[in-house]
Amino acid sequence: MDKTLHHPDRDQIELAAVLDALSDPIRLQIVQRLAKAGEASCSSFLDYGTKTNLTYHLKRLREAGVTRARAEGAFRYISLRNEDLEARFPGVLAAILANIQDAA
Amino acid sequence: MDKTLHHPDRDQIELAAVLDALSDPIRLQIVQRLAKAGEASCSSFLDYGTKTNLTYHLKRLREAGVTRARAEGAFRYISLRNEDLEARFPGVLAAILANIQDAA
DNA sequence: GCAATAGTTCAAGGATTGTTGAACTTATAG
DNA sequence: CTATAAGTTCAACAATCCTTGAACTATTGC
Repeated sequence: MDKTLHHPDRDQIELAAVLDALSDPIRLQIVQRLAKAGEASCSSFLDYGTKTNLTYHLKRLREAGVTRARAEGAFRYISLRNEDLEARFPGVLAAILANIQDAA
Repeated sequence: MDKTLHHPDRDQIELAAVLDALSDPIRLQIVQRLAKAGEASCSSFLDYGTKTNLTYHLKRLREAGVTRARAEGAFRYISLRNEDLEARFPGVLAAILANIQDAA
């Protein structure tokens, strides 16, 4: 496994990419849960899809700069890049988070 | 031509669809210009793409509930559904508009 | 060591996206 | 009526997206 997964720098995060990452219902649910839980392992999202599918969606979120992945042993802990996003695109994530409807 | 183009009702507008509509650089530029100009004809966006291509992007914006199209003679005037979006997803459009960088 | 768990990579497939040119409809101008 | 301009529809195409199962790597526990 790559020791350092690819995360874009704060100032390389692009608005269109962030919105694209958040344009999928599954990824919106993931982000909503992260907003509540703060940090969560990949497998805690298994109710949203298969393992492979989650790897895919979590990768899209990460590469868009929406989330960060931290490796700890066999686990990956995912969290929102809240401060980075707020610094780069003030208000955007907060407004979206406030409007994700629960479940689907 | 259809007298009434399809526009979703305010409460049928979905967050994921709005974000998807705004996840394309061309459509972001269109929306930015609409925010400044208030109302504009299709052809006023010709510097962003071909006629056919604009029909495509404007349709995506309209069907997502982001814009409204009003026919007047041979023209179509496009505008943002500002109040509808603010009522449905408070703060979202405003935050995004405030963060679209000019040009590309 | 061996087995189990966490997660990724690969390859495949169908669905959607973005783009274009040609042909079309509708409306205005002369 | 004829010509022109505003937009749309259609058909095609390459590219990307989402989903899956099988095979893989890496870590933990016994």
